[in-house]
Amino acid sequence: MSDEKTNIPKLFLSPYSPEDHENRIYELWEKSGYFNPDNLPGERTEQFSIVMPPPNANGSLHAGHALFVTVQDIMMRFERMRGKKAVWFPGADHAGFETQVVYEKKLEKEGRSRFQMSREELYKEILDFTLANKSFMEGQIRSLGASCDWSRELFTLDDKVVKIVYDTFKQLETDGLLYRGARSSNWCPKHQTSFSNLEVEHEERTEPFYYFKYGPFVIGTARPETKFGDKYVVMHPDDARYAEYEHGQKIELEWINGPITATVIKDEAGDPEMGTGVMTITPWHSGIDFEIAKRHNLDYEQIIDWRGKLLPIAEEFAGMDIRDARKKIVEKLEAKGLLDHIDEKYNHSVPCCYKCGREIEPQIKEQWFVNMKPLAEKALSALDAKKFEFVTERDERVFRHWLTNIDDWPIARQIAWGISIPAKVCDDCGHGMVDIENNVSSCAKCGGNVHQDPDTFDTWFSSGQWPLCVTDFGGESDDFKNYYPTSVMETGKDIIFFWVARMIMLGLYRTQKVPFKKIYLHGMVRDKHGKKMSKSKGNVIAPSEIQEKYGTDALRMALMVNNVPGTDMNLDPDKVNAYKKFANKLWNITRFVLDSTTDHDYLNNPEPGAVDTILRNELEVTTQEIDALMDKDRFDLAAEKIYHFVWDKFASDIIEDSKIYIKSDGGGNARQARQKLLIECLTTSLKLLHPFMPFVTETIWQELPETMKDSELLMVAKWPQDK
RNA sequence: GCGCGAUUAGCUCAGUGGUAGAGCGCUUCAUUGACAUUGAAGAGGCCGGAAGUUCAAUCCUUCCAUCGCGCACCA
Repeated sequence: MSDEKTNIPKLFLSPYSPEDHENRIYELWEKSGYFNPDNLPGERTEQFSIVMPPPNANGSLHAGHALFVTVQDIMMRFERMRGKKAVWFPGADHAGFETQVVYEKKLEKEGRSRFQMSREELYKEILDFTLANKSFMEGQIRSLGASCDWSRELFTLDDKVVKIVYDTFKQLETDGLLYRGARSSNWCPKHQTSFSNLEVEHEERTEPFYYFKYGPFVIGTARPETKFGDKYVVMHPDDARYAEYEHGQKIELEWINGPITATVIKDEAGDPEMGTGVMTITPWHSGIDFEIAKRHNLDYEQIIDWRGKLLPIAEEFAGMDIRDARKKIVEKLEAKGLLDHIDEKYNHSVPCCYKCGREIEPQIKEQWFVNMKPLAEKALSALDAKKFEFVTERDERVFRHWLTNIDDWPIARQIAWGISIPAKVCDDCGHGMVDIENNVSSCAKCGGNVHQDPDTFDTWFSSGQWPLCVTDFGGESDDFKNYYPTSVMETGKDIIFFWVARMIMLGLYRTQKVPFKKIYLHGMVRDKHGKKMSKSKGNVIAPSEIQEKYGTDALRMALMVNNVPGTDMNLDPDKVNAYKKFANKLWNITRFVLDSTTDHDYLNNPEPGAVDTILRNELEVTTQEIDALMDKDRFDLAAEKIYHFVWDKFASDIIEDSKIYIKSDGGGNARQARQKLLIECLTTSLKLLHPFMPFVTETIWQELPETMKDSELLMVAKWPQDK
């Protein structure tokens, strides 16, 4: 036998070392052209398409990226081997606000600030930064083994994207679904931009709740610093305690900075159960107050400026940061004898910026809004009609709930980095006009001068049209016709509203078709104790480091096994190590099989013995079970099953049982039959494993003799079930 | 406030209407044997609590407890 070892490729004589093979194998795949469905071999009638969630081009890949690349690549490789015309559209996201924040932090470190730069300078610098990150990230996606079609790659600022986004913007206006209006918006005093409700996080807090004497009433508030302009006192029309007061009644009273005239407003929004049942309102700085003011056509005035400082209406407090002002205002009211009492244990939730945690200051702002109700209703009908489905069914209810209670969408952000809004705004009356051609020179309403809208689109507004963009909707290629709607949308469940819901609504709106048939949502990747990864905790696991240490295949397996669709998963380096060992196991199995078949006797078409037949049946049963699990998107269970088959059945039983046959010098049918079985087990295992562990399986495949293979590349070999 | 999920081995988690599974960890033994990135054997669980349905419940139903998450304009 030692002589025959010379026939085994030398690389099998030492343990599998991923770093020696991964790059060259990826190049081999890429050079083959098979990432592009147009080049795939054989007759392929059925299409399979996935749109890759374009990673934010502002840093390196994190574990979540590694997970989605793995899941989607498994789907792609499985379907490609199954004979489908499979395409995976890669991309990169400029990620508007997110990237601008990353860049601002970089500026801060350099002692600079975006508020000292011109808009153009800032944009240019962020563009350079983003493009550099983009190519770096693409390298990382490659290193994870992603079999996506790079020839179809798209960036969210490409002309093609901007055109589609502008067309949608225009069409929304034409259809009356777009409007510009003064509404209460979620304003972050630090980031100087407004947000949609989704970008606001609510933080539970226990804070003092103050009761003040307001003329004959006692009013309650958690935010005394907003109260300077309060001149309306609101109560429920049916509240018997205040029946003596009439709607519209004027009352003279002493307030923070002197006597004022207050007006009684009876409105259903006054909750008799809450506090004293009486409140004063600050329409400029509260959404609910703004609604009341609108209903009764009341005045409203700004109290707090855009940076969170009190305006001159606050008189002696003017210019003070509201975070410092509250206590002082309460002191003054107390000194004036207007403080009734304080409830120190008031529990409420405070809206905060999802990025910096600073309290959101509601501000009235002229904004572009999309009227979402009509779009949401269509999405819900499509779901009712089963035009698309969720793999993780429990997310369907969450999805329905959000769409049923959807708010209008403010799509403008006050930042430089993004697709600029093609619109003019009147200097005089604030009227906004969509102006794609850039030829509006005066206000259509009042004839006044106009200026370019300085805002950019919410990045999700363009991302929401991503499936249209990558499939070249309205373009010259056949991709839209061939691949839209796409087969699966696979992404994180944390962006079900931000992205998935918007893609469905905007895709339906533009094309009358939901952009994907099936939605597979994965959970978050956490550290080994189930804790959220964060820089401050120092528990961040960088995929690239794991890849270096254990190999990409091991990382992919660790991310898949036990990862139930839709639930969070923990990533433990020890678990990755287990699959590194597994890759090596496969390596040594191959060494044994090649060592046992160097004489090529198996080519004589031997008659299988009774045991051979039993073992082959087990292989076939396993193959069918795995195929069924893959078909049901249970890649976690499929991965576990093939792992156990290879280790516990193939290596532990079949190989052990085969040694006696292989060693028998007599040769003969029994030995040849067993050789054939070993080869079958090996090639089938490689195929079944390939979607999960593409590198090691392809590396091995490349070393197998031609007589064992049905294809040059394992990547396009026939899936075993397809025999 | 509304909704969702979880509770199974020391740790992190799968799974099933009929003597409980994985990875890691632990114990003991083995080593010129495809593989020490190994092999064999083993310890370790009244499958959160209570009630119900059933011949049978870790699994289905209800309630409770604890933890986690999502949504939400309550002054």
